[in-house]
Amino acid sequence: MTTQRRSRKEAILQVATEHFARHGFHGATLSAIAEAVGLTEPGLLYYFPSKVELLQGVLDYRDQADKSKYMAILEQDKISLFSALQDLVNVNQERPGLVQLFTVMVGESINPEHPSHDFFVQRYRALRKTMVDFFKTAAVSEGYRTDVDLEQLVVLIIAVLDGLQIQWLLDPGQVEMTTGFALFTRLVETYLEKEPSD
Amino acid sequence: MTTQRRSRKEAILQVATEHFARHGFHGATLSAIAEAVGLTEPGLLYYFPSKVELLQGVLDYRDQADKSKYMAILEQDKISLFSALQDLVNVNQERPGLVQLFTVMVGESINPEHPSHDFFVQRYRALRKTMVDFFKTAAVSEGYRTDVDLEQLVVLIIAVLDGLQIQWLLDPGQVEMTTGFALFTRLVETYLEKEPSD
DNA sequence: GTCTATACCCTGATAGAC
DNA sequence: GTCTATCAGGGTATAGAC
Repeated sequence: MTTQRRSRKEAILQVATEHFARHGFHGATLSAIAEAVGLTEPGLLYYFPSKVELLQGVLDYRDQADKSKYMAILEQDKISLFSALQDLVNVNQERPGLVQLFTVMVGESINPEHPSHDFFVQRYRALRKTMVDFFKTAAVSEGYRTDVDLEQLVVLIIAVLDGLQIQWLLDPGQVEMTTGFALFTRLVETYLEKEPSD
Repeated sequence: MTTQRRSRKEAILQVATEHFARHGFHGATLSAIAEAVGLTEPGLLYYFPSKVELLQGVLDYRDQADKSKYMAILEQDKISLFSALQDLVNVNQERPGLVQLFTVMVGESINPEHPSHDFFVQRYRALRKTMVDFFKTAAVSEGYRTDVDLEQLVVLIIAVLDGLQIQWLLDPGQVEMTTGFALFTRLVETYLEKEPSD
């Protein structure tokens, strides 16, 4: 029964991920999630005592998967700065559900009173810090120009990832993430290879 | 009374803009909007017969303001490609309410069943087309390299704008839009000035 | 663990008086 | 034009049986 309980909770998290990704927090309903997982609503609330705690469960659960993927990329020893960037997009393209969860939820979360507002503020701060640290060492070891504001560059990279995801999710037939990001990578590369002039 | 009716409708649209921008479509409520505008809920529904039609009213109303701003920038005769880009951000920074409305709503609208899904799909398609046309002439007249996929460049520019808005709205104390976009502008400029080599 | 039953509130929307 | 009254429905959450 103990092993059963764990898989039940994970099944709930998986289904809830899809529902929050499609409808956002306010649009999703506990009854629909419960039904999709083969439970009644009070049955669902046995595992997560409230809707907010279910959302937090989903976010934490998915954040783990996301983080470990990012870390795996950034922590490779001999990876170049630009293959790391490209890997980032490839990873995202593999997991459209996860990407959509975060893209949909972050919009709603701009409201400071939203239950996941703080989660996303912290998430972005941590992500920027991780990436700045990575680029700091990579840029030096690869001999790029050193007069670049890495903090701004990282903000920009994340912006490109998020922005491409929006257009791609909204209109998958018209927008492709990898191509757009490849162009961006080239822009960055060209710029970083230039000698610090002015 | 006819003049009164028009200002009433505009007052409703203004208040509704704020509420949809803060809470999204599902999070906002008609009663809260009605109260904020000094009306009861049925009073509000006299002007907009349903919540969906109110949202469409808000979106159309705000889209006008937005479009005319963009057009004013793109249609200046002698403007350079890069001052046009920078103007885009400056305009956005002036109207945080409008920016937040579209940023919050586009997240929710990724769901194809969302009442404003089609609106945003069309909006982005039209925006990309407008910008591609603009860049086509500007790039030639300014003598930049011609081997660039303008469609991809435009996707990228919009992505940067959207992505910067997310980080800025989420954490205004930590992220500044203009600085990040200035860096992006430099990246693009450096790239476009390079001779078509490979 | 999972259910039935239910409380309770809030939602969008309509009917009809004024 | 704007209101009161009201409806049907759905939302989260709890109590308590099994």
